[in-house]
Amino acid sequence: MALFDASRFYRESESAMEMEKLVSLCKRRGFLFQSSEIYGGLQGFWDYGPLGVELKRNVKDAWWRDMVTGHDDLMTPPGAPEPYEMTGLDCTIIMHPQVWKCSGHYDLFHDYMVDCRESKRRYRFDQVRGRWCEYNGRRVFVTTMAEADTMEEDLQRRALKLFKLRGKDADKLDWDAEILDLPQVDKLSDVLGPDARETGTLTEPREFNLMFKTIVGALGGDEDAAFLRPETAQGIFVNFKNVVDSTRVKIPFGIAQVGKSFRNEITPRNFTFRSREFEQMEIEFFCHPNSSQDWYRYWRDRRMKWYTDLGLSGERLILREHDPDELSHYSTGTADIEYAFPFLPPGEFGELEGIAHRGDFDLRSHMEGKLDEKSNPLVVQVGADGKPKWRGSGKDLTYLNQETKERFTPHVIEPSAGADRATLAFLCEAYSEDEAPDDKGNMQTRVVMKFHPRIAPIKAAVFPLVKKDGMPEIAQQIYRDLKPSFNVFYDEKGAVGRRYRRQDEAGTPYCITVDSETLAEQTVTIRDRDSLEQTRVKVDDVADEIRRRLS
RNA sequence: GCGGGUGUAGCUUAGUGGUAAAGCCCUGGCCUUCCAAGCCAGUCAUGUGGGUUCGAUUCCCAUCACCCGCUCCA
Repeated sequence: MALFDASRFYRESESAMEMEKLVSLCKRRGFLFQSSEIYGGLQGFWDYGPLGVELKRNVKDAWWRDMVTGHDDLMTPPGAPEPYEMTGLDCTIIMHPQVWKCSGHYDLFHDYMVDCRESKRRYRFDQVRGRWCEYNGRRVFVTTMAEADTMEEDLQRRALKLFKLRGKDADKLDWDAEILDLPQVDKLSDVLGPDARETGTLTEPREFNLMFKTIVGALGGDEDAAFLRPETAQGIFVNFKNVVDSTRVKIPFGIAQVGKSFRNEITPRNFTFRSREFEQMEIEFFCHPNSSQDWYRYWRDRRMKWYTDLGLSGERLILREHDPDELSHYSTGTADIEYAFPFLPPGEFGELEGIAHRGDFDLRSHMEGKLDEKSNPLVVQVGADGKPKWRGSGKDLTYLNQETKERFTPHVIEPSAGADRATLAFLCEAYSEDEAPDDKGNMQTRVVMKFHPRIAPIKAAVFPLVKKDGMPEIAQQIYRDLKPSFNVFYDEKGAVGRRYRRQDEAGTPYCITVDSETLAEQTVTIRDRDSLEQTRVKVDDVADEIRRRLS
């Protein structure tokens, strides 16, 4: 089954070809498979194969080690305002439904959509706005998706067209003053869709539930509905008090979590880039409001460096700071770390991680009730009855600085990374082809996955040059010596050149080969994946040498 | 969800209303002293479900998946 059939002009493009080859290699070598493939697959779900699981685990382990367990609580890292502590959590996928109401996901992820039968476009029900317009006894609700500054112009133009009038007849149109949202209109048959030429082309609004819904309890009905988490972050916010009370951490500190999240994406596409089940690596960093700007900048740069340190090139990786008008007003900064995936058109980038300054929005929402994102200063969002739309926990999630006796609601910096997206970026970055001579000296194309050694699924392969003269026995002993410390692989089948090539495709950085000199001098060769160079080291020093090169 | 395209072995491709072909890969063996060599043998496929037909991989319908363009993207 063709996993990636780049068609039309995209077939010409080098990057699409590269993507096609990468997808093929991922399946052939066992990095990634379609979920439930023998039943035809399931859209938006992917399985990691034997090599893929090692790769992804290495990515997650590197993140956890670099952000949490390896973090030095006592020092001030470069760029940081002061020392800080890091700790971790592992929360459940299913949480109290109120969590998602206060986080805003419930409202945001329960979109009602209308389709236009004529233009085949789809709109969010609550985002379509317009005005009633009357001409010649006919009353029509004209809608537009245009921005506020061009809205009037667009409405008038489209109304004139509908009524077959010229521009000079504009004053014959009788407009209602009020701008209404589509949900405020009773009859959709009177509505002129934003891209339609006739009225009545919009379908009734249909619910699109972007959170996976499930039932808690065997006999559960709708009142027992629960949701699979669409992000891991909320588990951290609702455990903020638990962590503070149980660990003696002091602000500033961060809580990290790695885990699965689920979003019922309308259009999963681009290999694993947009999956319905995916894994996140998130940090919620809690700090004093006064220093939050400095911490935001620190985390933005720190996270960018993490990717480059693991081998993503500066050319394909960008840090994109959001424009002020893209931000919620309570956020004083958001940056995306983006990668130029080969499946994207030239010049476009896909998000690997977002670093957001979230202010006190999340903690306050879980205390007081869901805040209104549009309010300034932030106030609890109220329903039609004047009561909070979604009640908060009522628990005190503020923080008391014991020394200064200052009590405040911490501000939050949120570096939120996609583990699958990072893994995919590392796969794309690693894929390369070069030329290497075969045993006859003819140049052959060599496919090699140039993973950073830290994330390479297999760290080293051990080969006897030939299957005789006691070489396999020596090689097996080296394999056994290394295996407790590293994921190493033993292979004695076929020509050694073929074994090297297989490891190149798996991205194994080093191959250790036992040859006749091993028998005489107790030395082996270590072959470098990228340079093809071989260096000779003593058998007893192999483990140290591999360890040195991997660190 | 809409429109278009594509589904034959792990991969790349043939082909047919009547036994589905090849190369590479893979597995085993022989041979091999450093980069996909050679020889022998072997495993493995018409996405799924219907319909038409004596017979469907081929024709028709539906469905699923992937790709492209819309749409969506907290």
